[in-house]
Amino acid sequence: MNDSRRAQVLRAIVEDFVATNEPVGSKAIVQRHTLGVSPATIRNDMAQLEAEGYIAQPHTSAGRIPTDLGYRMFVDRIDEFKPLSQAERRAILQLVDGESDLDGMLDRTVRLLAGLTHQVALIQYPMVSQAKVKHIEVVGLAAGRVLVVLITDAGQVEQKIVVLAEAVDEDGLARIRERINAEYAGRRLSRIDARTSEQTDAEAAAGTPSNTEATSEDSAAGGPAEATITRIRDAVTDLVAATREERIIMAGTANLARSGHEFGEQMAPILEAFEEQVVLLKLLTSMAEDHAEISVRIGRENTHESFSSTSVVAAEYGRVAGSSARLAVLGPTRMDYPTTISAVRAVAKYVSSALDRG
Amino acid sequence: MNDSRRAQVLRAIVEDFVATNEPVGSKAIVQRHTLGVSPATIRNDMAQLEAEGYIAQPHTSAGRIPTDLGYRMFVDRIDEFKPLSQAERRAILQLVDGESDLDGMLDRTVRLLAGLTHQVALIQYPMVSQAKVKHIEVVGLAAGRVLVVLITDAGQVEQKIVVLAEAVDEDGLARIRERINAEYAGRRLSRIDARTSEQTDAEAAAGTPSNTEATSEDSAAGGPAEATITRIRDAVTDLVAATREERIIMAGTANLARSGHEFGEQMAPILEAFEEQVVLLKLLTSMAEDHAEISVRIGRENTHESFSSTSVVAAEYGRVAGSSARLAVLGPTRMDYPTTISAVRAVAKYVSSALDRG
DNA sequence: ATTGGCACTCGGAGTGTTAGAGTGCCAAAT
DNA sequence: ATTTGGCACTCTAACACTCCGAGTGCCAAT
Repeated sequence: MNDSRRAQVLRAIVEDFVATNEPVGSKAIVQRHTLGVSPATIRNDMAQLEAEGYIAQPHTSAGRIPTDLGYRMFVDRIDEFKPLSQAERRAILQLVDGESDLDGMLDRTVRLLAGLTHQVALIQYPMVSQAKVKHIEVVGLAAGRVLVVLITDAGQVEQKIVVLAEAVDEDGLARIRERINAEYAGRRLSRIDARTSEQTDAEAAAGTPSNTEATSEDSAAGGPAEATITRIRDAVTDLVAATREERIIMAGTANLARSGHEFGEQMAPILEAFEEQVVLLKLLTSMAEDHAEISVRIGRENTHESFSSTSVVAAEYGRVAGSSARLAVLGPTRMDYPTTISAVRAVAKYVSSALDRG
Repeated sequence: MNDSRRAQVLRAIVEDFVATNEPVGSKAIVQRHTLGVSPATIRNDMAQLEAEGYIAQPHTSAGRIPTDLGYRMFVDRIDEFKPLSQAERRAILQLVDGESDLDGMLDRTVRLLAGLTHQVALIQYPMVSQAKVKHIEVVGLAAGRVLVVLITDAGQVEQKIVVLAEAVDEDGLARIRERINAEYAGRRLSRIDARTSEQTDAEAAAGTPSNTEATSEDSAAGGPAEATITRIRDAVTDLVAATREERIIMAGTANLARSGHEFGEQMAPILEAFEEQVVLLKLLTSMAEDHAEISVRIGRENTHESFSSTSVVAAEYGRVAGSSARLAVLGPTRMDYPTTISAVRAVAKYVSSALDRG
């Protein structure tokens, strides 16, 4: 039996089904694809493809549609990715040119990707674990409430309100600021973890002489009490953690509804999953483990039940390896993989270079 | 003719239709609602209600369904709001107890509201137009790139990356920081607008003698060039604008899909509108003009075409009047108004008091 | 003003029929 | 050994038709 022709048949089925959304029969294949054989031959091939689990028929007298496995085979054998159109390239370049505020940039990227693919696009905040603490600002708000702002040399900013036991005046704040910055500025984020503050707690509890002796007087004189410093250290720790906490922006949910008849009833769980960032993060993280330039999850390959009839195409972006920031496109299993993949790849590439520059 | 009975009939139709999602006929009404009259009488009333535009029939031989106008009448005449269940009250109180980080609080609130109503919930960031500039931090990143961070006394933080024409060292940054803070600190956000920087631009273009003479030397000596200051002033202006820019958080989109058969094909435009914050902001803003505790927009009362078969229930929340922050629930026209309204009202009330405390 | 009665309308559900798309298999052809 | 034409078979989707019942509107009677 002709092995390569069977592959061609599978490809034809996938392509036609993606294009028409209708089961494709033997006759249709010979017509639309210049394959030099008769329908009967195709039928034989199809019978075998079906036996192997690559295709299935909805009813006895209908054409075949690809199974998840069929799509998988198709994707793995894609040889040439559909190149982007001129207009699409221009759109991407324009994106890169825009003013490079990180948030804004990611926002535009994800919208662009959704637009290019007509699917739902996700983008994960780039992780900058190499970043160092640039500056910590401590600002008094109402009495007893201060705002702690962490600024990294990668331009991330995280803030948090801390409620103190004592009121601290401007001088006190200045002293705190100085002390905290002396302690943290220049340190790698990755080297600041929960232990820091616990240690401090321990020290305080043990009554480390050097500082605690002055505590109450400091407080009375407007200087910071040790408890206050501890609170703020805790806050910094939290902020560092928040820096690591990964966030996802998405766009194009409406596209899901447009091609949403594929899903029928199943749309609600998908939207639910979208609201749980955790689910999406897990998804992206698990895909990161593929260590491929582009990784694709098809239908039930997604462990999460809600995504059992969707596919996800993800790529890594950002500077070096190890930074696990990813962007992805999610759509119905019946999606145009070549186009989607090349769009994801292109956007990832351009965004990476834009980030490198910035 | 009995006027009050007609109102009862309308109410019955709305209630039954909301409950069953099927057109309701005269017979069904007399059965389900203990009204002391015969179906024929109801029919007469219904004929008149239809003539007045409150109800309509999908087909000749079907029952009646309420029109937008019918719902409107119903809503306007709601006398007693369905009180919340004990469990619901508890959920709300628990919400208020949680750690009071503003972002987290809003997030929890909007989720809660979506859960209570089984609809889509929106919440607008509270506007603090009275806020003053507390501090402006200028941090150097890579050469020629600085991060400008605006901190208000209400605890808002906005940041922006600015690309400068010159490299500025730490001393220069300190000087800039001092100068910018001297200029802006303590000022009301509302008193800082685009004119500030335009003026400066104009001055610079006209070559105001006092400063421009020193420009190049400053730069050479590590001091800030006037152009640099101007750039940073612009950034501050932008940040202030960003402060005013209102944001919306939403939750419960999945609920839309659940009861989504009401919409059929129309779901995509709704989701699209959701992605455009502007649309939602306009919606809330226009509803703010009702100056009612609770305002309701039914079907085509929403000017935006995409929302022509949805209703929105909105309430103001936050401290005093004038602060136009709102929260809202959006769902199909055929929604349980009494329940929704009382949920919105209750959540608004509790959130307000929580904000007052914090 | 209300009511029972009655004729009328019409949508939806059920049934039967048909056309056609598609299949599987077999025997002949290459 | 593979390919092919032919043929019988199986379903589904579409259409036509019928029929029931829910619901209405109107009218005459109360």
